[in-house]
Amino acid sequence: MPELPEVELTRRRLERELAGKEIERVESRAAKLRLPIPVELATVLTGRTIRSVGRRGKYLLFDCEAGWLVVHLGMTGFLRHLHDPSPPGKHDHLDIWLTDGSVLRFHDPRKFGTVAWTQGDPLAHPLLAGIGPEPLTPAFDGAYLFRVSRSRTVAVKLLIMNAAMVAGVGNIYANEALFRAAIRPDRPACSLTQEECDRVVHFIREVLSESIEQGSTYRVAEATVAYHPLEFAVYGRGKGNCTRCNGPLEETRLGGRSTVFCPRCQR
DNA sequence: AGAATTACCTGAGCGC
DNA sequence: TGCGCTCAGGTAATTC
Repeated sequence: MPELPEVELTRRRLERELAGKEIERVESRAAKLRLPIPVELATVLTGRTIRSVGRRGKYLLFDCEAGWLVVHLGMTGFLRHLHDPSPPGKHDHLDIWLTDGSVLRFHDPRKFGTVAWTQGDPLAHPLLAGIGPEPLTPAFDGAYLFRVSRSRTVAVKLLIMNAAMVAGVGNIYANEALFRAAIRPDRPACSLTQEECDRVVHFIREVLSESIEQGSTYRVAEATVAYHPLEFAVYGRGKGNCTRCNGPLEETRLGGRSTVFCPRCQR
């Protein structure tokens, strides 16, 4: 399940491998993922050069001269750049062939991913227009979180997972950041003090940047970046004990999502 | 406006 | 072995 660090590592890898390459043809084998795959994709992409690969939240943005290819990996999606591609297998939904014979292949068993096409400013696309500040930029700070949380009774974990509040914080890192910040995930967002908002922001930034740094040096065969190089303190340890106080962790659900925290350390 | 809920999708894991 | 069930979860859409 790609979260922001995995998407950023994918961006860096693809930027390095694809920038300047020309698209020869496009083969789409699915009509839709979570949303329909644009029917005009082959027409608009053929003959175009990929100039750069950007990112907004968990969306990848491919500058293709005539417009932008927008890709979200969803839960199970990944993009591989293959120099000697085998025939497409099950769940290989999209192949973008380059003139050097390599292929950019989108694979997504659960079809939660998204492929879109837009001309003009990609940030104005409906999927991206309402997204909040990037968590690793100065625009996301404690003052901001304090301000936007004042009228919110929703659990703080759900607030920081809301892309309109801050981009790209998914379930895993929301759990981890709140553990490090020593804040209970079910606290009403409006109950947080300024100092607590400072802490939440600080640790969101810390877990994300740590994961990016560790992931950039953690590789497996064929230059594939493995997911989740970080060892998690709470995520996936619902039946275990706190790494800090050794007390039993508590597992609950918020917004239908698995939530793990230490009731002693997190207040 | 904000909160709560649901739909989308398929592989893995489990009990029987 | 295989059936049926539950779970995983990002985001848009829908309802209240």
